[in-house]
Amino acid sequence: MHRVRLSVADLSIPQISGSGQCFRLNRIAGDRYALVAFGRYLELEQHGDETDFFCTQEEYETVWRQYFDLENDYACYRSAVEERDIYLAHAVSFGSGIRILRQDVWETLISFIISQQNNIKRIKKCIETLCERYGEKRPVAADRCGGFYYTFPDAAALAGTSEAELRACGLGYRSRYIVETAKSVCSNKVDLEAVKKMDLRAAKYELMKLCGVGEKVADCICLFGLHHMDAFPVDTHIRKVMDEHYPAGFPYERYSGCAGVMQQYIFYYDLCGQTKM
DNA sequence: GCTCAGGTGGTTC
DNA sequence: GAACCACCTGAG
Repeated sequence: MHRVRLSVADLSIPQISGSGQCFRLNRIAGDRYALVAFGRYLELEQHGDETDFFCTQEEYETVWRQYFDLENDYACYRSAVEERDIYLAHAVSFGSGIRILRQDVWETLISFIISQQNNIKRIKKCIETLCERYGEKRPVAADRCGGFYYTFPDAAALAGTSEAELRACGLGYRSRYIVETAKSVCSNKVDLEAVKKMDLRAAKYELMKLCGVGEKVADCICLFGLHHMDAFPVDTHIRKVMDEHYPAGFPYERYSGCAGVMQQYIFYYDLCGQTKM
């Protein structure tokens, strides 16, 4: 079995998995994780600072290196943290293996519509069901564990469903948002290829034309699907931290170019860090 | 039973 | 504009 072994201190699959930016990266056993992205299936293992990618060198270089944003130097982002900001320093130290994934825009869009008023466990289950029913079934290479995986359904597949069908997937009131959004994307009423070329402000405004996409979801799509590193999604966790630790406002200007990375460190720390300050 | 989970859309003033 | 409130669903 092909394997690419990396020794990168600031890459941690468990942390990325726990940071909730990707709902299709899951622990399958012990240190072993499985991911489905861009129609491909990948298994990974984390042992301390070492990460094993179970794929060929070529696949790693053409697909996964970009996906995990390994060309970017995150130590640089972390060193930008102001020393006196004890809370952020702790958050960054706690989640130092987090990276902002370069995910597919369409998948990010639907995933974060589903995420509203929802918990991570159920979000994952909803997406899994959606993929099983409307995605494409593909075999996992025989030299790995075998079995099957499902790709994320494209816009046409979801535009062809109905609100009732999606409700049967357990999506609740979000079903209408998804059908309407799929139709808007399918008909190019909102052109995702064009959105990819826009700057943060324009992309966010364009995405908010879609049904079920408000400011928070639009920011998530900009950060996780368009890699606009200044996007700063404010949800209930971040709102709480802002009130507690940044009553005078978060210093966005200081973190220009990486505010979104700081958001992820804070989010993960608030969600998974034991020592709440 | 009730609240909560990574909000948004619609109505009302 | 800001302040409500309804909205699916399953876990604790």
